[in-house]
Amino acid sequence: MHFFVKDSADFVVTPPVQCAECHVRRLALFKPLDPEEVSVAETFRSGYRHLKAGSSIFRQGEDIKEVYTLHDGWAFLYQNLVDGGRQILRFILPGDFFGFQADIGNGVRIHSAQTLTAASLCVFPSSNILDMVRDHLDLGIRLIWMTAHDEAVAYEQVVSLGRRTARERIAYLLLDLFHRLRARRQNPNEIHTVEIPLTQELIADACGLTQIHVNRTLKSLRNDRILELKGGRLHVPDLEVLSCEAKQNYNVFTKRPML
Amino acid sequence: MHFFVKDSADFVVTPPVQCAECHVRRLALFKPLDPEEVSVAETFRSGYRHLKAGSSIFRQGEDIKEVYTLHDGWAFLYQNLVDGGRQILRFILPGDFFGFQADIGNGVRIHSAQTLTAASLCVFPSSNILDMVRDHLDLGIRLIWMTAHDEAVAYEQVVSLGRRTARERIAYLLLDLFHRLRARRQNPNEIHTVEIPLTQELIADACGLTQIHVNRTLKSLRNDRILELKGGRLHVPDLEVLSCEAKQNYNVFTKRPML
DNA sequence: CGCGCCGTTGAGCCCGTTCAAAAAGTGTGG
DNA sequence: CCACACTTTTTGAACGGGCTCAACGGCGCG
Repeated sequence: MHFFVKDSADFVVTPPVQCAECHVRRLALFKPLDPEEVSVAETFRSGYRHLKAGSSIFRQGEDIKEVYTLHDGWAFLYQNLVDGGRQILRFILPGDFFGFQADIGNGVRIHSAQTLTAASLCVFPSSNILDMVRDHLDLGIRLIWMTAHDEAVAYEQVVSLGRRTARERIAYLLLDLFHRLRARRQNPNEIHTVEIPLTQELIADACGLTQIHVNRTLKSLRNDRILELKGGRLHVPDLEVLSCEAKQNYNVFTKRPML
Repeated sequence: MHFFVKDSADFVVTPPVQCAECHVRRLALFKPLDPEEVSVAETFRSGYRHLKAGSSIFRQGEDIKEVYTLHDGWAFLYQNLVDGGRQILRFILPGDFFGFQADIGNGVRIHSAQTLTAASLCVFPSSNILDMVRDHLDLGIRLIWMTAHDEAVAYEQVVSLGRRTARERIAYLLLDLFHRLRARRQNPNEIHTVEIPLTQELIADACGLTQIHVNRTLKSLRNDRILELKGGRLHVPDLEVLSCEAKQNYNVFTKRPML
């Protein structure tokens, strides 16, 4: 593996993909728009970018009035600490909408975002997002829905970091990514292996651990035949076993609490 | 202190307060509505409840199609774990809007909510919240804003639990509550003491620690003259010192990142 | 071949936990 | 007003999960 290049903001602009034939649209903010409304997305979109692995999308403190949909590749949201530490807040997969934050108008970023692999993304101006909501109510409601969903996901991570052991946190993170990746495939049920381009350091920064302890914990999970993470591939023999290991609170299929 | 009574769902319904003269409206979902639109809130509201300390508002797994504004008292959002543990997700203060979650229509709760002191709250049916958004676009936009804000707060807690020490977590939590409480007063600047009805166990469950270690950490913070928490009162001699101790990432006044 | 990034392993330490028990408040009833 | 029950706070002692520091091996790339 060797996913990163030097942190750089340069990018290439290419002729936009047509929204109507976009392969991630079924997951995105603009999901179930009728054909004529898809053009709304297209006219609203202000750009399309290819980024190298490890490029910065935006940084804490920058004033960038844009929101994004990831089209290809991986990215992540994070925050840097005064002591040099880093906390990863969310991994972003193709189709995910991100970069939307409370302070509309004042675009000063609270978080940073960076690509993890080579990636491409659709760019929308956030300044007139309220106009868009006004004109297309369905989009507004979907925006509410998505933000509330992200909040619930964030709270799940709070539970992880606050009350779960290293083993459980890592199991939970990988289980979550496994589900999200599998949902993007055609025949989700027979899949036991997915591509996950995470280094142990990234897992550590997401789980609030050190890279070394992530290493030892992964070894222990491997010895117990619960999961195997090697060369960018995650293999999960039995999902039930992993779910149990992760002590998850609600079933990700039924979206219902398990208590 | 002795805030809790047995967990019970019984409550008293009283004649509703008039929204127009509600003392927390400036903080709430219905904040800057012009007078005629305030009646919208009133007609939309389906109830007003007084709850004893320690009452359940809703529980994980229950199917309750309501959202709330806390009118008086304290409450908190939490999640129970399979092993009996508890993680507090958010403390709710007067004026705070809560109970809104991604799955509109399917109201099965992912989290639980409980009053911490005697409290009263306004109840709104969540089933037709989408109708409300449709008819009153400003409310919809404010709902988006609030949900995005809550997400940012949740992420801040992720950073706390993932990358901060016990001392920093507790300092951060109390600093946050201090600011939120102070903002509800008339002359916020001269205030150095606020009422905080938290037990050490509640702080522990919010910070991902044990009650015993919270006790020792509070003692150490007291010895260092950073804060004093006794008999339900939090005294902060110097806000700057506490902010520094909390290693906060963005200034809560300017709402800008500090890096 | 050498350099840089990533993964692996070992030894020792420390922050926070667990277990245990006593002290200090708080509310209730006699 | 005191006795009593119960909750909350405080303190001690010992354990352990995860961290720090340090070194080495593997792999891709220039």
